[in-house]
Formats: sequence, C-alpha cells, structure tokens
Amino acid sequence: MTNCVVVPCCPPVLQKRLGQGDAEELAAAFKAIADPARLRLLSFIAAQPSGEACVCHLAKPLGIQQPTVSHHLKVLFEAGVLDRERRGTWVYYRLVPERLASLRDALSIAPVQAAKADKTVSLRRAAKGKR
Amino acid sequence: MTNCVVVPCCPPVLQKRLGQGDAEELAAAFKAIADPARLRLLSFIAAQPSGEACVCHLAKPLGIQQPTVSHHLKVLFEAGVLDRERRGTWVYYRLVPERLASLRDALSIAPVQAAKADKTVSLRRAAKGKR
DNA sequence: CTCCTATATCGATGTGTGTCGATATTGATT
DNA sequence: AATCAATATCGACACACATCGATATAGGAG
Repeated sequence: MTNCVVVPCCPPVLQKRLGQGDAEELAAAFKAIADPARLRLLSFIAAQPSGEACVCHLAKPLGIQQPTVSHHLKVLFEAGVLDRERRGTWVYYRLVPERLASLRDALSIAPVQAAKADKTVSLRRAAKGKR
Repeated sequence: MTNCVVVPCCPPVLQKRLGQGDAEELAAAFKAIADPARLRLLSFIAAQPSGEACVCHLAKPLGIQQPTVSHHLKVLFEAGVLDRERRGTWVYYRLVPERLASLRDALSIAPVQAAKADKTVSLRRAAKGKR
C-alpha cells in the first residue's frame, strides 16, 4: 500500500504571492513551532541517540508537567512535525524530517536549492545599501 | 536613519538541546512569522521587482486596514525580518535575507537525516480525533 | 502658517493559547 | 477480575494577540 506520507509539502512562500489559504496553512505550521516549550521538545527529541523519546523522558528535563508535555506533543504531531508510535505503555515520538525540511524551504528566498547543498552560495545579498 | 536591526543570528536549534533562553528567542522569531497576514506581507514585499514596498501598496491588495498593516510591519521589523526606510512621506519595507536565512537554518537537522532511513517510519494512523 | 497625505500609535474588543490539577484511558501484570 | 503505570483528555484560568476605528505624528506643497 502506498504509505500516506502526510506532509502537505508547504505552499510556496517567499517566491510568489501567498494566497489567503496558503498563508493560513503555513502560518499554522509555523505557529506549532513558535513556542519555547515545543522548540525545546523538538531539540530534545532530536538530540536522543535513538532519535526518539517518550513523554516520561521529556517532562522532567524540561521542567514542565506531564499534561503540558502531552499537549505540546499533540500540537506538534497534528502539525506533522512529530510522528508517534506506541510501544506497550510508552509512546515514542520522533521527528518527521521531510516536514521540517518543507518548513525550512518555505523560508527560502528566490534562488535557493533545497536538500543538502550546505554550501549554498546562491544567497545573494541584494538588499544592501541603496539610498 | 534606517538602523540596523541586530539580527542575533539564530541560536542552534535541532542540533543540540535548546536552553530556555535560546528557545524563547527562537520562538519569538518564529512567532513573528507565524501569522497569515504577516506571511502574505513578506511574500508580497518579496514579489516586488524592486524588492521593497510601502504601506500604501500593501493594505489594499491584502484586504486589511492600514493600522493593521502598520502593526504587522512593525512586528516583522522588530523581529529583524524587515528593514525600513523613510523616503518623504512614504516608508519602504524590504526583506532582511540574512535574518530569514538564519531562521531557515534553525530548522536544519544535524546529521542529514538520511541515516535514519533504514528504520522505516511507521506511519500509523494519525489523529483519530475523538471527543 | 495651513492643508493634505502617509504612516504610526492608542484603546477597545473578541479570540486564541499555554499551563496545570483533576480525571479518563490504555496497556501490562498479577 | 483488580491494580499500577504511562499517557491523554478535560476544565478553568490568566494572559497574549489580531483587528480596526479614532487619533496623533511627520513630511510635502501651497
């Protein structure tokens, strides 16, 4: 069966005029990330050697209560940024790299290639001094 | 007089555990972007051939009132995403590509996620949404 | 100076959201 | 069955925020 890779694959962004619908969709995704607790959750999960973490591993290090952790994980999950898997009593969360990459690319100005071009020099400095 | 917004060059993100301070700083930046109207403003400004736009060019196409436009532009400006310059009665806004790039890089996973490909992500049923 | 235009600020209002205690649900174990 | 542990949901609170009308500020023209 074809796997249902969610990832609505972010709408175009700075490369053309966003319509209201695309803007709302993108804003919702960024809104899921735009929270200190959720950013820390993401970074903590990403920092795990196994690439995954269960709730019980996250509440204490972050200094927030378990319901709050569950709430944030749910927000991130519904935003497609996290994937989850139940194993016995525990639920393990892991990143969805494709989704993060699509959000990442959403911030690209015109001539930027996606993927692994860590040496991307194509970012021209166009907006400098012109008075 | 267009002062140069500091642009602290985003803290590390998914590559190490975020501290509370870094997380708050990053979250504030993403929060500035996580709004439909502001995303549209960014895309509209980016779409200008000159790379800049004044308030009077943005209110009508976006269908929002002038005070609201000014408010959003201020938020983006204070987030370091927009730069502004006064010319006569008009104020022109333009993107700050370096700032956008740093936000973009903040979403990069560390070890180029290809390594995780072997363990196929078990895409289980997503939100069942039961109430 | 006065008038006009463009932009910013103020005030109010309705909506959204982060947090957490209490409680429910799920799974494992006995 | 009962009981415990891990997680999710519920309810409530306080706070933040997006929107816009009214008003203030700044600059240009006459």
